[in-house]
Amino acid sequence: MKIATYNVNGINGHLAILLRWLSETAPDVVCLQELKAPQEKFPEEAVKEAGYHAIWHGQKSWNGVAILARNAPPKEIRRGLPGDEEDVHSRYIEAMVNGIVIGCLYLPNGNPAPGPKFDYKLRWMERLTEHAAGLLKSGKPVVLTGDYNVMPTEKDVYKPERWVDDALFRPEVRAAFHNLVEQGWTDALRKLYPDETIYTFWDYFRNAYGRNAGLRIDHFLLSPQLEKKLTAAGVDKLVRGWEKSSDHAPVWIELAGK
DNA sequence: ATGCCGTGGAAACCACGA
Repeated sequence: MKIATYNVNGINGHLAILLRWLSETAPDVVCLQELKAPQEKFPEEAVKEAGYHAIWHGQKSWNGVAILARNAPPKEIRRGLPGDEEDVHSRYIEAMVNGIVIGCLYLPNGNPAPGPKFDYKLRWMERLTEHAAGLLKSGKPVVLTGDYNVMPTEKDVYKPERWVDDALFRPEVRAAFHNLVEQGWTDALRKLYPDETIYTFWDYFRNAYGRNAGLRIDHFLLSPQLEKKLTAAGVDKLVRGWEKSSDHAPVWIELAGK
């Protein structure tokens, strides 16, 4: 089973890219972030014609997450992270797909740091960590994937020294990510490629993609029973080079079994 | 060191992203 995640940076603005990528790579399950569309503006028909059932949590202008699945509709478990009734951002949706719990997340950017947005990011990471602990405890197979807006280590950023004060790389954020993984999760791409340079995002300007000045911020965290089933993983880097692309590239894993 | 590009929404600019 192939599971992919893709920050589309506006699902309607980049719909042609999304559809082309779906038809060329045909993942079984797809997590999308940054829909930037209200609930009623999700391109349900186009996604259906591409062969996917979908559930989504939209929001006007910003954020927005979705889970797509080929064979049967994802069975929604929850939308939104627990722990803050005041948080109205559409940043998390969770569903059962083919017997696996799929958590699709769009973690807050957090800039500028310090500041209220950075505080919100740290609180959101605490809530995610608490929720993730419950998922592990359930004993179910779980994939937590999406745009984490965190470079976990210096290997994951083209010029680490330039990013130390940025909300995506500050020590508190790296520590929070590390703390989450240490619960017992496996960073799928790093497990298969411990020393490779892997990026999933390239800025639109300064020819960042051409210079390979990238960041690895989209991640797959696997629960222990899924770690054993991991057979392949990668980044569809070429998609980032397509005209009118998102600033992220799709990331995917392959799990043994149907 | 930097939002230099890009999207969405509202209003011909602004918020936001990483």
